[in-house]
Amino acid sequence: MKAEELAGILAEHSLFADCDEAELADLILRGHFVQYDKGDELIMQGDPGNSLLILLSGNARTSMIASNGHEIVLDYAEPGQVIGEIALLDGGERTASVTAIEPTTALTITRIAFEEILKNHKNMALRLLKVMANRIRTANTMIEGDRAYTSGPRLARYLLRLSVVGAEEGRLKLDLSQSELGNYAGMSREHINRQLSTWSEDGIVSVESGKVRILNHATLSNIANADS
Amino acid sequence: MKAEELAGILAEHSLFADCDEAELADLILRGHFVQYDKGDELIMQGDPGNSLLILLSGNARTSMIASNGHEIVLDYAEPGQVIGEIALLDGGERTASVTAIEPTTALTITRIAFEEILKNHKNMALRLLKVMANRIRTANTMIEGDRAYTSGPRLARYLLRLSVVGAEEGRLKLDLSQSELGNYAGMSREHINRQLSTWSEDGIVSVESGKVRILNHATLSNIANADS
DNA sequence: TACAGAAAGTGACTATTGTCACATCCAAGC
DNA sequence: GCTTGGATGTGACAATAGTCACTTTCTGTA
Repeated sequence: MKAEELAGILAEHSLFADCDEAELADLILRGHFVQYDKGDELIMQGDPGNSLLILLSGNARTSMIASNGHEIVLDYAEPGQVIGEIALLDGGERTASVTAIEPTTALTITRIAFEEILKNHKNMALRLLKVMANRIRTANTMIEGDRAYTSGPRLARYLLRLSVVGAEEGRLKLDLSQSELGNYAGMSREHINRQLSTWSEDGIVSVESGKVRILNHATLSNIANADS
Repeated sequence: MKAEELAGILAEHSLFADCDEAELADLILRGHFVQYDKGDELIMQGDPGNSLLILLSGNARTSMIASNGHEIVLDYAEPGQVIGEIALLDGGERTASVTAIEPTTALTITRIAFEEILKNHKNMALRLLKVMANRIRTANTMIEGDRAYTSGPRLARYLLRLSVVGAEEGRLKLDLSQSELGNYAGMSREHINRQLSTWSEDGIVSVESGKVRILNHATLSNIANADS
């Protein structure tokens, strides 16, 4: 792999976008290129966390199984995103699994390699701090949503989170099934279905051949911030 | 303030416990000592985040007001804890307020001072990364609790989180009122009250003069991991 | 000691969501 | 074209927790 390629991937969505050439080269040199099929686990809950991944292509779901068996989807990761830094940093177990939801490639960086990189490039630590600050904000937003909002506004928020900014025709980044959406937004598949049907009647979204599209972005945003 | 004092405070609960003397001295030199009365806000939601705090004494509540007015308590901070690093790092707004719940003192460090410290002491960045890893784990645990558990197990978890490890007679770190407990655990005051009454009858906790104590730690732990 | 205001206890009712049980639909492959 | 499994649509019902409206009990203070 070449530095420019990596730069291209990181440029779009990553807080590592401003890496200089030496940093990119070092990441490639010390990193390990890995491929995954759909359904493969990039990270397994409960494992010791001795490496970090940078997603290069494809898409992956971060989810955890609670001790009572419930599955909770924490996030979906796009190319450019860093994964698995938490356990690497604090030396603890992996608290969540990361599963490829399509064919996926990633750059794996071991703890030792990572420490070298941190040592050689001072800006890397700061960059990673920003990545993590971002993650905490996302997590807090999720808590806020779970605590303060009823199912409607909450689903609206998750749909908006999945929406592409300059989206042609309100298409979503990922075409999740209703059960997957349910796991993501923390509500039952049936409830998702009913909510989407209602919004579909009101012309706020469309649900065709299993794919949700946002027709009325503004109204959905209003719902996402509604009082109840 | 002397370096040894700061070292003493950090030693107990902080991931900054292993700072060497030069680091401590630098923190004190560049930091700014501030005192707060009960009820004062150390950090205000919506403000720009240009500083970071290290709590030295007292206790503070981190909480956010959702756009629909709901108050959500994210955490309680003990001496030694770092506060406000997120907005400092990513340059965004403060997403939560931090309010002193008793007379409190803290060391404020501005962005510029913080950057100096990071530059001079290489280990600081790594330490902060660990602090943040820890925060993400806590947040994920909170999400897990909200999503996967009903009110009983959830309250059990928060009580355990408030419990002191080598506690004499199951006393909690903070004697929160039932409404405050409600905000923390995400359930109504009335529901908290009923749940505590039930557990009190079963001898799992005691509720005397407004103070909750954990009588049967083992059973409460079981409840915290119950299937429903 | 009396009083005020906050915190806690409690019953009745409501509401939101999950669960269960099916019927249907659709897309892919034989 | 058929078949089959997964994804969807929907009605009926149950359950958990919130809300409301009080009463009662503390706690600190004048």
